[in-house]
Amino acid sequence: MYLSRPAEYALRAMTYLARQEPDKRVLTRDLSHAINAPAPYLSKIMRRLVASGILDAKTGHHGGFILARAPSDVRFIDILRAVDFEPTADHCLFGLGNCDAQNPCPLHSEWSILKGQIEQWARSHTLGDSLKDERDPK
Amino acid sequence: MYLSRPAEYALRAMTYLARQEPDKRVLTRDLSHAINAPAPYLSKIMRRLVASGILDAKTGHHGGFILARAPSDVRFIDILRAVDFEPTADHCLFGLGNCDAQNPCPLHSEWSILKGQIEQWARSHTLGDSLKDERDPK
DNA sequence: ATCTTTATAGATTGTCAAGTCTATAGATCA
DNA sequence: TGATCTATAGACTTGACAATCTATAAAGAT
Repeated sequence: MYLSRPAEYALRAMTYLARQEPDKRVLTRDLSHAINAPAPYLSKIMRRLVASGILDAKTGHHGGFILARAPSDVRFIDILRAVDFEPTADHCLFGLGNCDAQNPCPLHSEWSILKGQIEQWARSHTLGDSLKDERDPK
Repeated sequence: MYLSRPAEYALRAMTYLARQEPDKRVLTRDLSHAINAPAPYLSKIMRRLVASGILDAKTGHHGGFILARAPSDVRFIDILRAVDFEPTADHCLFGLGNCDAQNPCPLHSEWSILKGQIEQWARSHTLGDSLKDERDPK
């Protein structure tokens, strides 16, 4: 049970950006060092965040990345969805194609309980919440 | 956010075994068909479940696998731990080696909330609960 | 005893996500 | 306008994990 690499890097990057001074843009290179992720790979992930509208990118001098919205307005689920993870997707734990509430597999209801909790967590927490943890990542 | 293949196959296999008649042993071959997992690979996963004590294996004629305990006495966490997943492990989402409650990374407290919920789910649900979902997997 | 059945063991191969590389486009500065 | 800086795009490579293969060991059946 874990996050994919892209999901993890995306959460780290966005959290780091949330802690910058207002209007401060951050370069891929610096982000890469700060959150310990390979720069070219991170760059691909950043593109997806930009495409989803929660991140703003600018090329050229004084370019870089900056959050497109206030931290308290960026939910974790927005970040996860921008990458690859869809908590609402109903992947059947039993590997059945046609597993749903009407036609549940033997693990359906137990798994749904957990999925619901995960989704609720991702919906109700924002980057703003992460500002409370004081440590400065280096 | 997902389970590893071994974890998923282990949950499926154990759930399937929980639905058998008492004293009925199931062969790797049959299990493999029933839960849609490649037999030789599944076999390796079964070994780990046997090693952890929640599953019993017998070779030779009328051999096969059977649960070592009553379904209601096998928690999901027992299955997940037997394979590879340790919900209590404190993997830092920020990739910091020394991240803990005393020295939290910027995602520490948010992530801890979710991890706690996942662990609680895995501790409080058993194979017995899965018997309530009626569908017979085939 | 020997044969058949079945799990165990671990070396080998395949596959896909993770990570790298090369080129292009956009923006600012001088 | 040209030079430089920085993101974008996507082809290519790598490595870890998933899956297979080739034995061996254990247990019951005849």
